[in-house]
Amino acid sequence: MAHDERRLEVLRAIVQDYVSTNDPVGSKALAERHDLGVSPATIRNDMAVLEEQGYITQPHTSAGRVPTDKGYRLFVDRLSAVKPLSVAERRAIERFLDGAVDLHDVLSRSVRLLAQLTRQVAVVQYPTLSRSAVRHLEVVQLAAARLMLVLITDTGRVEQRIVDTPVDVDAGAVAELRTLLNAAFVGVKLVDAGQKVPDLLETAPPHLRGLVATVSATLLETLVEPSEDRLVIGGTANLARGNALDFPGSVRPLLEALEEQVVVLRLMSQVDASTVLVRIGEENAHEALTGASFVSVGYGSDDRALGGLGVVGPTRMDYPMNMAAVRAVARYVGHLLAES
Amino acid sequence: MAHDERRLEVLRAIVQDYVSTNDPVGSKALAERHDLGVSPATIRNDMAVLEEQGYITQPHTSAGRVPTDKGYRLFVDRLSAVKPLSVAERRAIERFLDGAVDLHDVLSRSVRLLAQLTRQVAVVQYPTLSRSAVRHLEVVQLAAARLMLVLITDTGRVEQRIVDTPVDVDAGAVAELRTLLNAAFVGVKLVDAGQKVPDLLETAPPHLRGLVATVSATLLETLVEPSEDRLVIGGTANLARGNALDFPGSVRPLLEALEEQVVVLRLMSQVDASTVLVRIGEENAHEALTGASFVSVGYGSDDRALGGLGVVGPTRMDYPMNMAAVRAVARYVGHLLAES
DNA sequence: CTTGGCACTCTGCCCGTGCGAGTGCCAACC
DNA sequence: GGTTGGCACTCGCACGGGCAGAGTGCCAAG
Repeated sequence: MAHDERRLEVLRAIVQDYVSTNDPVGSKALAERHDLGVSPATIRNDMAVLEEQGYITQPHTSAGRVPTDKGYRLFVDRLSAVKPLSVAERRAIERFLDGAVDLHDVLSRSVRLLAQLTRQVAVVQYPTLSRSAVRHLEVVQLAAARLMLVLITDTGRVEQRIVDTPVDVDAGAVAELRTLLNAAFVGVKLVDAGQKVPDLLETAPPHLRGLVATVSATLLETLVEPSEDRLVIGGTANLARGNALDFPGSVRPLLEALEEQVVVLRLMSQVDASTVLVRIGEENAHEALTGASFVSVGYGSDDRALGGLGVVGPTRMDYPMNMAAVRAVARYVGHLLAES
Repeated sequence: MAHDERRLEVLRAIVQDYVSTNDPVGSKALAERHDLGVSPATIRNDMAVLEEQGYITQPHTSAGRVPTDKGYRLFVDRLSAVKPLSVAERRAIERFLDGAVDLHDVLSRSVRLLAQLTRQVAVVQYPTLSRSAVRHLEVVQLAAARLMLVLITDTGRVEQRIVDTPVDVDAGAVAELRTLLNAAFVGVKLVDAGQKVPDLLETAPPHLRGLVATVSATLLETLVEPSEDRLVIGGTANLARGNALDFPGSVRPLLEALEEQVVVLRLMSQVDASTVLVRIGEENAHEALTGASFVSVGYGSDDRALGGLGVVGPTRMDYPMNMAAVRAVARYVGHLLAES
């Protein structure tokens, strides 16, 4: 059993060396840089076993070994300790995020911060609408038969929609409508908003029923369906760094996938606020993300993740560092959003 | 004088060939592909003159010629006709942008569209706040002494700020405040909002003066200063295409500059809605944009540009096409924003 | 002023070679 | 049985010479 343990130690050493040097690592170099207490020859034997088990591979016959996705997976799951951030880093987070003036500001600062901290591409999701609650609904009349509906959520998101009404509306009706809508929806989570509509229709004075129905329909249709989630992306410049080796073909498909947003949003949908989710290379089950790893976590209070944030980089990344950074930023963002 | 004309024709041919093939173009190829009516030898003579005048250059002895920034400039100013978009392209624009549901949707669709149309990086600026007018101001009470101020502009921008008040406020006061603010500011351009404040303070009932002063201060401070202009960027994947030749070093500094936004915003500040602005290579006077050209135009009605949009790409780009695309999209965005 | 001819200059590419890194295997050792 | 040093072997890669092609500048003739 002692062998097994040392073999894992060898794997850890390989991952660490490869991440920091970007060169396939050989048995001799390993023996020199880590005191594993055994000779290169022994390490070679261990490496042969690790390779057979699929944790490492060699790019070509006489080169050092490189971790496989499976190897990174084992490393992340069992071999890496969460590396706490330095005081300076924590302070940088605070300095960077304090003074944010609204939601968009918080998120765009976060994404910049995360990109800078990790030197990877950073991704931050807007608070999911469906999990947010209504703070206020505003109705603004644009024309006789055209209203603008403004939804303000407790997470600070503001969404607006134009509603064309079947008949002209007068100012009094607008005011009434506003009161009705707020009475019905304030404090209600958007995901539950649909259930309130029948009630609302019933209590509405008859002359407003039609209007309320039209407006509610727009509200539900466009705001409750989860499609409209948004992303802020930053640090793409980091892809143009050591890339040649990191991403086999080019960074193009990756950039395209990021801009597409859908792919990332799907990954994001799986996060919760308590554990950092790491998806490595092929695990992402998306062609463009092969060769890339995605480290993410939810932000918000523990009981409900408002949204997710994370970083995307080459599988050859410093997982403990990225996990720590992602978690720290998520915590801070969660606090900021909770108190505003 | 006939010589001069033909020389310009040669320059145009060089630009066109170089843009489409990405290879330095030689005299023989030129003679074959364009019927200039003269032999390669004559073209060589013209080329020698063009080179002496600084319009073209050769990467190394015995390679073809490549246009310089100055050469592109001449091409753009005098040698290129605006290439009208095809019907299919116009239709694509409509199809792509119709159905946009709010401002952000319009802009993010535009940026995607522009990136796709031009195969360059696209940049769209949010309507400048200072040039927008107030459509509605909303006051939402978050806590006894904390208000949220929501500004909705006639361009569809929605901005929010938290205001901490010196004393507790009751619901009645909030309603009064809302009425007062709207009466004072609706229809007023933000840039002129400052002038309305004295009036407002005077007409406000005494018990609200303090509140109004605090709120107005925040409004002016955070919303009127032009710093808070925002950009939407898309199509960065296009930088990772033929890049190796297009951008000498790497695309990294360019990506960084784009993310920084400041550089682009400064360039954007110079656009108006009537003419397409083209800045070529060194003209951008910014290190990261050396080797890049920036094609931009303002959108909005002719008399006031609400913001700008454009594309960034290698100096070796199809200027007529990009100029046409940028202008067409700007027109359409202008219409969309005007009617909502 | 234009044109064909010609010598010249470079770059890019192919290819063979040598070097170094790293491995796998084996026999000896603890 | 696991560990170790020795050793032959395999590749990839960097280096350098040689060759072909593209393009030029110049010149003399039309």
